[in-house]
Amino acid sequence: MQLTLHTDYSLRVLVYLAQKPEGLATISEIADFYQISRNHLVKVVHHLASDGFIITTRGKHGGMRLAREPEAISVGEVVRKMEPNFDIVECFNPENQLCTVTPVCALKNVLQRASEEFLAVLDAYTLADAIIQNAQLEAVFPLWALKSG
Amino acid sequence: MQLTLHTDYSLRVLVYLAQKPEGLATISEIADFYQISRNHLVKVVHHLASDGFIITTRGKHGGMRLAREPEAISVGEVVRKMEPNFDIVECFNPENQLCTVTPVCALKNVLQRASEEFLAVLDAYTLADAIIQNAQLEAVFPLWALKSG
DNA sequence: CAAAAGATGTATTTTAAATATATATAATAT
DNA sequence: ATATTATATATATTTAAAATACATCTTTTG
Repeated sequence: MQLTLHTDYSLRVLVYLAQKPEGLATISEIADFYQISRNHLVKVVHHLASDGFIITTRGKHGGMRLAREPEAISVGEVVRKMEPNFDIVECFNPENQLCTVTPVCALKNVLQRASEEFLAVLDAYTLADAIIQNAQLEAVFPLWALKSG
Repeated sequence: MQLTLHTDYSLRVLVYLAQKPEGLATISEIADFYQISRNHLVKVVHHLASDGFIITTRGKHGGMRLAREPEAISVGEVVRKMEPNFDIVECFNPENQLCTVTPVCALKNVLQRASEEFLAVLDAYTLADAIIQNAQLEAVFPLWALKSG
């Protein structure tokens, strides 16, 4: 059981933006920082923008910034919007009803409840919660600590 | 987010066995019933047997049966043992530590807790709970209802 | 206008999962 | 004994989704 890299990258972008003092960053900058595919990040950023998590601006001195305060973006909302589906098993997908016992199977309800619990935990945390104290951050983001210190 | 078909099929096999009066079934019989790949089922059955969920016997009048009572097999245990991994995001896999912020990222803990909650829900249900009352089952398994009625 | 940045569509590659094939081994009925 | 029915096991192939790459367009600002 896993989330897609797309969702993973989405969270990384938001975490990066959430604790960067200026709040503005470019795709290339983030791709360099995490050492991940710039091309893939382009799609992720577009998706994040179209779902209202970030605001992008083109042109010189462009880039992206959070559309809301980190305290107002829950991890659950991000995961719900970025994951392609939550079809835990085949019978969850209405277009793919191939299992013979679906009508009387109680497993579906159990799995449904389990995935709701999964998301409920994520709903309880915001981007702000996902960021650790500045002291510890210095080790990873030395330049920013300098700027803000 | 989804489980593999392998896990899905595992649950179906166990549900089938749990509510079949004699308790014995062959791979071909189950593949026919669910209209799924017999070859794939062979692997699933082997996996279920090696993890102690079912007991298989070769030869004439062979087949498989549950190794324990349906009440003693939790859905959570099956999912834990059949899913290849629970690496919700890349940084969960110790062999694949590519994310730069891993050491100070609180997201990992949040996602970890969420997946624990997911499994906790499944732990609370057994195969016996996954089976609905005989009256409703008749519609799906008419022959068995006849046999047992 | 030129440079820097994102927007967007399409194509290719990669990977994990699913499926197929082949052969071996075991059990039992006759 | 041997033929039949069943699972065991390893390997190969196929498929589909996801990830990645590429190319071109649009916007912004110095």
